[in-house]
Amino acid sequence: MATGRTHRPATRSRGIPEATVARLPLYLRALTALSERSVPTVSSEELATAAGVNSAKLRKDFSYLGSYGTRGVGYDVEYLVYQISRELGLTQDWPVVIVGIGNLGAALANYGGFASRGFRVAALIDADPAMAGKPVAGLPVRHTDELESIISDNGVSIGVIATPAGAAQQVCDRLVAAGVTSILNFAPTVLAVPEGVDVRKVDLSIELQILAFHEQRKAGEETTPAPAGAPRADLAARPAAQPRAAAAGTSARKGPDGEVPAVMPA
Amino acid sequence: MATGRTHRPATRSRGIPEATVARLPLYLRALTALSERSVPTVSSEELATAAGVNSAKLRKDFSYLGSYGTRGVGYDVEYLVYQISRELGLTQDWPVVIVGIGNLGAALANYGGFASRGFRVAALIDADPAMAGKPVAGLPVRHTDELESIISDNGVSIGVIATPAGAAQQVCDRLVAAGVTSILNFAPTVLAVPEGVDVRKVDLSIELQILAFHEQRKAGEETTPAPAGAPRADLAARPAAQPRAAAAGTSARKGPDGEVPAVMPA
DNA sequence: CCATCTTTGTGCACGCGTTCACAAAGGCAT
DNA sequence: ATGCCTTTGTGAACGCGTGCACAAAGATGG
Repeated sequence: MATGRTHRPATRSRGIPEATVARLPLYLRALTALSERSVPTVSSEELATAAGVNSAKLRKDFSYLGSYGTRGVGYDVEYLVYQISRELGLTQDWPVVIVGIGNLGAALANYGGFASRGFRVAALIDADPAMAGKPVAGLPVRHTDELESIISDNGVSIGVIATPAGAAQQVCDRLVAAGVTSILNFAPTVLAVPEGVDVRKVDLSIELQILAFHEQRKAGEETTPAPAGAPRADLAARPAAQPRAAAAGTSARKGPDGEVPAVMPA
Repeated sequence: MATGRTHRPATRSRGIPEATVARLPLYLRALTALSERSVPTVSSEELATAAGVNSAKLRKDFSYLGSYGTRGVGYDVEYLVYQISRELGLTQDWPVVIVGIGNLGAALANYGGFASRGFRVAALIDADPAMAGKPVAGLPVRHTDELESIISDNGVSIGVIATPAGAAQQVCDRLVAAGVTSILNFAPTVLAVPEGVDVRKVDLSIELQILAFHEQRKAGEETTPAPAGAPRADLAARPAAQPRAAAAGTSARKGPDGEVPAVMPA
């Protein structure tokens, strides 16, 4: 998972569970693909496979939206595309601004997945004066000074932050002050925002770290004949005082806990 | 959430809950920042604030790793950095390959957050022969033909897919066949992988769609219940199926451009 | 050594999300 | 119509994750 909501305890918007909302775009993508192949109807089983989820979950998700299927037949693809799009708010146009036009910001600006889903890049903003006016993805980069006017002039309510971590909070504050109420944050920082502002974050390195955890575990399993179930065996082996924390550098020695085998994939 | 695991029902690795694992990188980031400021110890309350979570949750998360704190004092920053790094498998070096060197792939290659966390970009791979040899982020782009040899030569077990959606599954298959067992997928597709291979996905447009949902809801709450709608022509048309979808269109919404005319499915 | 104060570690309860399993609903053939 | 077959929609059970609240543990000062 590259993201998660910050604050706000899952308000259960209109009775639609947060987990379901997060899957709707997935269904929409699968349905769009079917639509392009002119498939008229689809069963929950087929669609679930295409979306990579379980069919019971899919049916329950759809049941929160209404009874849009036909028993014995399935779901009408076009109709469902429309209903989900409407529910997600994609039947209207959302102008967004991208702040921080470095490598990532430029990639986002060029990303085709936005425009095709009702998101329109209203402006690209960067703090570097040297960037100002330079065309990226067909749009001239604007300077940060213009941030407030761009937002109010275009009625932007969604902002994307792709700046370095150090600048993110400041940019966030200005976006919020100018009227933005939803923020997609790519900077590796926790953003503080007032009540009523939604923040979602995408941290590329966090995803890799989670993969590394599982990868390490996989490697450890095949090289260690140790029994699988050894819950909390390491509790007693912990040193009482804080030892000198060995530098977590490249030395892949095992930790102070003698029990845990050092996992070294050959 | 920008991501989620594909298949595999949360194996509860070594008794550490998946949700906890997903937060460890967050703690690590906050701790690293403290470490750089030479802060010796930190309380669960302080660290929780810095990481953007609740302190009880943080303490419970740490309790899965062991008793690494000192009551009445808090946690030793350096020690905790080491313990979490070790748990995540970051005390060793993970060579990764990035496949698909378009805008996003190049951005990823330049992203500093990888190298600083034990991830080393072993190679950049692209299918376009014109890209071959061109330096990106200091590395020459290699052609897809070399994929298998690069992976086995470098012992790569983690692959990043940043190709167009159409090529993703094929690339994935080749990565897996060559020995990769963890994949970070940026392509907007569901990848099918054999048992034992982990896939995490990051979909930029999905995040925006989730934000749009909440944004629409926020807008609908503050304005009068006018069934506002959608200036998107491509979705306005609705197939004449299911005539009894009674539950449709009770939501009110207001676009960022102000009130918008109602477009109800006829 | 003892009292006090701080902060951890966790037992417990609650709520959300997932999954199972099946009755109800509709299509279709006869 | 009637009966069979397919697939939806959902009630109910279960498990995971979260947050509360507090006892235990250790530091600190007298």
